[in-house]
Amino acid sequence: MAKITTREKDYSQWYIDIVLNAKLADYAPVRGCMVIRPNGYAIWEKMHQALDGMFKETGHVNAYFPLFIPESFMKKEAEHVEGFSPECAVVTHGGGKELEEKLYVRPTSETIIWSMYKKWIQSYRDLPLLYNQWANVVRWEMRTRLFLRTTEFLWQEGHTAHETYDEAEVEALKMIRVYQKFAEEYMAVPVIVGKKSDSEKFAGALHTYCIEAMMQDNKALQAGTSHHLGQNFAKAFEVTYQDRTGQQQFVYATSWGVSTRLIGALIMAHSDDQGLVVPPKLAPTHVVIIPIFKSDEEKKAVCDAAYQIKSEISSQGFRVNVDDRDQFKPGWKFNEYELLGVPLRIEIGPRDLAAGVCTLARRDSGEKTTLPLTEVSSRISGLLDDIQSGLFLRAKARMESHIFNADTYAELEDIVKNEKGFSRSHWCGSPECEAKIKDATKATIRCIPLDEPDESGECVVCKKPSVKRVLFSKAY
RNA sequence: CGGGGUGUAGCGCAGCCUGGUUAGCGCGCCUGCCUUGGGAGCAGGAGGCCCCGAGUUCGAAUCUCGGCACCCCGACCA
Repeated sequence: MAKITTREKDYSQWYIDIVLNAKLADYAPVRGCMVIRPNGYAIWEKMHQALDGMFKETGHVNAYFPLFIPESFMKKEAEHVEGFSPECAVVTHGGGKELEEKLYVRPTSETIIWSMYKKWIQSYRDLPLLYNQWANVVRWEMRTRLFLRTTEFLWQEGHTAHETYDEAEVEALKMIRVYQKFAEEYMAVPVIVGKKSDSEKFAGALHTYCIEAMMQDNKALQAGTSHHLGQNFAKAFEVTYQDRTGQQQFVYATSWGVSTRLIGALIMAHSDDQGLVVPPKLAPTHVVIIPIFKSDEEKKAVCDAAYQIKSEISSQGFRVNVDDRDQFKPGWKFNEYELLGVPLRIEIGPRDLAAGVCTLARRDSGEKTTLPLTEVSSRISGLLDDIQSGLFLRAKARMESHIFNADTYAELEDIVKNEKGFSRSHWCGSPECEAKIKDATKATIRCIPLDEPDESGECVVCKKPSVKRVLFSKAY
């Protein structure tokens, strides 16, 4: 079993060590691509399941659109094509022949979806259209990192069509709040909800909302986005509807997505130098039970007790695994399951059995306690809740203590250049001032927070008036 | 695309400078014994186009030239 590089020594290597050693993913034969292994995919399945439920609750339905997009579609929306063409994979041959029209492997599906919406939307009675799809997409990035940025990744993309600007706006905001809820309640990752500056928004959107999380190296990670696309795609694909007064109108659109990048966020938010830490709500296994024994008689007695506990806990809906393999010693298993991030571990050996107790260890704190066997099953639910909320509160406290109000350029520079955290600073709104900071410090405006009050001040760069503080940070 | 690094057993590496037995070591794997409360021990065993291609040489993992791949760090991006 390999040792994990400590965060202090090399944060980037620590992350890679966690991903590889916890068997979440592995490098694939193709540059920039990865294989998501069962341990990693199980987390994605949990995310998928929870998010899908939340989408259904908000009235969305799933559909599936093709992987291949005709080149002409990509070129219909000017900003969109400009934003994406450099990172697109293009198919030029099929069936042994050169294609008449090249096919783009989808980097996102707005164009192909809106080409279909044109067929399906005629009247205001057809609206709103609230579709989502779970799919893979390809973006030919120059530099890749497991989960955080790979050439191909899995995501979901919602694509909705509405009668009015206001309706689309409500939808875009609603979905960013769904993402916030998912990040905070399921991933236990606190986020800042905000709006992107023009230079950071999606190619083809009127504006973009996002959730930004802080990683343990104090850099920002965009964990989800929701775009108000206005009538841009409706105009490009001539999607009109007859409104309630009989007039033809262009449809308003939104799109929103989260990807397997969330797994990267999860890892970097909670894990430690022992390995992965997974919040109970997304943990593929909630509890692992390690029987400890020498003789066959001991093995039988201890395993009987272990399986008894397992059945009590599983019947409450928790996922439990008994590891009774005898080729590994208990100490080895302790380390193994800590590496894998299982939230709770129960150790039970002959001494415990004699005393009618077992030992229970928490992954989040490392704390070990002794519990009567009769009480174990009734304690699990509460403990898992405690771990879930504890992880969130710990991450939230950490984030809040690393956001600083910087009122001068020098302060901002110190914070972002030295990666001390986020700098909450006044900005006049001009792209020039934004670019100056980026050029000098590599930090960008992560977002203009939605939930923070207006406050008058002066731009840290040009001293012109500002109405609100925005967040600056280096980002993944 | 720049900078750096690596390619030898499943994984991690040594050997290369100074060419020459049967290419080694640790971990893992298989068999057996012994062990099991924080990564045990002993014995035996399996496993190699030494990244690819040319060259130099009696002889190349090792020297020369050319290629390829991957990783890390920077510029583009979710």
